[in-house]
Amino acid sequence: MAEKNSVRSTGKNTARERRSPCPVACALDLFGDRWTLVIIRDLILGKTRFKDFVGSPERIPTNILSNRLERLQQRGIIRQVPANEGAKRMAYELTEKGASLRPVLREIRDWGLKWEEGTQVGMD
Amino acid sequence: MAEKNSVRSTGKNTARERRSPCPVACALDLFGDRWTLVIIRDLILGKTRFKDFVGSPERIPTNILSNRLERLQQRGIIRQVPANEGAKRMAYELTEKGASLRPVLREIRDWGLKWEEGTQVGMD
DNA sequence: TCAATTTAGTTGCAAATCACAAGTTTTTTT
DNA sequence: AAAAAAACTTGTGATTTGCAACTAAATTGA
Repeated sequence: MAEKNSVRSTGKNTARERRSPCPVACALDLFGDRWTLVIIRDLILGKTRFKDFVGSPERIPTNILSNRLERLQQRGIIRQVPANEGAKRMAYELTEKGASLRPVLREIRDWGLKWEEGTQVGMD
Repeated sequence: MAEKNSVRSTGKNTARERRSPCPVACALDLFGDRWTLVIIRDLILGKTRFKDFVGSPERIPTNILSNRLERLQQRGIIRQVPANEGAKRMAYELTEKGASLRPVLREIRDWGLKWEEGTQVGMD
């Protein structure tokens, strides 16, 4: 098993196990990696299912996706709900805490659009 | 040598070697890790020297710091200038491109302050 | 119905990165 | 000139990443 008992726990993130009390450092302990905010982006764009995230143009590896979805759930950023009424498959959706990352994503998107040549929104 | 010839190049980031044309994914290829935005935060707070970054409460490892400073320089986020007039030691400062990450940092900070209990600004 | 397909993962493994400690070199201070 | 500080580099083990293959459950459709 590749992802268990890591020093960077996937769980609660209490004040005692943080690098510092800085809100930036603390936020980065949650989403400071190459994939987490890509998933949040997809959720904001309305994607809800495992296959949707896998289908995004960045081609996230499925083990990474599983790992991140679990962490995001444990940290209260997303929750699972039945995909269709009565179905057993689950969909993921943002909690209020997760949805409030929207301004962060907007600023990152705007920065990328302005400074990184050839980037563009949509079309996936 | 630990940091050379990586698949995730420290260099130019052309459209051809990107994961996707998404501005978010592209931005994360630059600062999607646990440390880069901590350094940017320090620069915004007025820190300029290697020792300043090392002295921050998160205790960044010096090899990581070297690696990130080099990447940020190559990507045009920071530049080096003489620390004092006529001195040989260099200080780091944000370029315009780097300074325009300020809104990103502000949103991350605000999100952390609102949602991550026990976080606080300043006092480092 | 029930075989085929889709979905949602898990597992194994090699390569890359991270983090810690220690050592080195250059610059500045005294 | 000697000592201290600053800015890195190197070595090493632990962790994480990314790829490919595999599995099991749910859904579809003939």
